[in-house]
Amino acid sequence: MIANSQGMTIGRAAKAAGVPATTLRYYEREGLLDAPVRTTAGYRMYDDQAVERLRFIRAAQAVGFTLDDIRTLLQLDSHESCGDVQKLLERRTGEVDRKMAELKYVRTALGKALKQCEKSDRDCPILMSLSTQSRRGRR
Amino acid sequence: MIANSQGMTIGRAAKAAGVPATTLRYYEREGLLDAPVRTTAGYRMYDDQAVERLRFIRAAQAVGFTLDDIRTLLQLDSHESCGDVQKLLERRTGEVDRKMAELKYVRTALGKALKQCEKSDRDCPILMSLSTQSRRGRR
DNA sequence: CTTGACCTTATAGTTAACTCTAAGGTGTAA
DNA sequence: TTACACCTTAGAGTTAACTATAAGGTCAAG
Repeated sequence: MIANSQGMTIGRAAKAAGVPATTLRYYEREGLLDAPVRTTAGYRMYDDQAVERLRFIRAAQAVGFTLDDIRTLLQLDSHESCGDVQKLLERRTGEVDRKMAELKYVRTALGKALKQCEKSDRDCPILMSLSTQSRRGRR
Repeated sequence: MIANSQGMTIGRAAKAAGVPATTLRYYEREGLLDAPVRTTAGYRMYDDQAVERLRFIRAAQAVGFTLDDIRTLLQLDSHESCGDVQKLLERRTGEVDRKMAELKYVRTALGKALKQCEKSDRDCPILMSLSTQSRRGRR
């Protein structure tokens, strides 16, 4: 091999980012992760930057971005089409704000239900409070 | 028909909740929505409560609950297994809190990137700021 | 009394994001 | 030098949550 002065194998990188190794290969195929350097034996070797990117992908994903969105973001070149990036981000920022509101609502509903449940000790009111409260949101 | 003193057809209920009508049938099949009363012609007739429930399903879903989770919640009987409901909700509340933190992080990252982008006018720094920032979160 | 927008069913197809399988090569520790 | 945990590929399979298709019945308007 090339000596581990140049990064980690797929398994270690995967562990560092908290995802399965198979997902790294999948992301590479899908154009979300650059093809990394290889050892002479053909092993992929990742650096810390790749792990950062992986973490960003997962965070963005956890928040409702599709891999397709993320690919678009990451593929855009910095010095061209800044306007496109801006437009995408503006749209997405709005979505994130809406999602945040949803989240607050559900969080509150769950918290309330839980508190009532703790005192009542029987005749759990959770189902009732869940099916009674509503909202305007959608996706 | 039975006169609309007893609710709305699937199309109206769907519009009221902001989902396709096909989704109501799907949710019924999947046990998320009770089978509604039918007109003599066989049309499903929904009341406001059904629309409320639909909205709750969508809000919960937008926030990361699977239909399977939601079904479990909604199927549990109020006066039995309050403990089970509590456990599920406690787990989920934790998840919602974590998700909220992710959301704040991504929101901030996007907001910052956007602001820089607005002033710089060329050499858009969004890609850089996105791929540089990282976090501990996962799902 | 027909048009057109609704409703019904059963069943098949789609999409995103993995996840697994088979068949094999690599590297290090005992 | 032989286990054993790792790595490789191509390609097939899975899961959730819809979404579409076909073939037909219903109802208010004109």
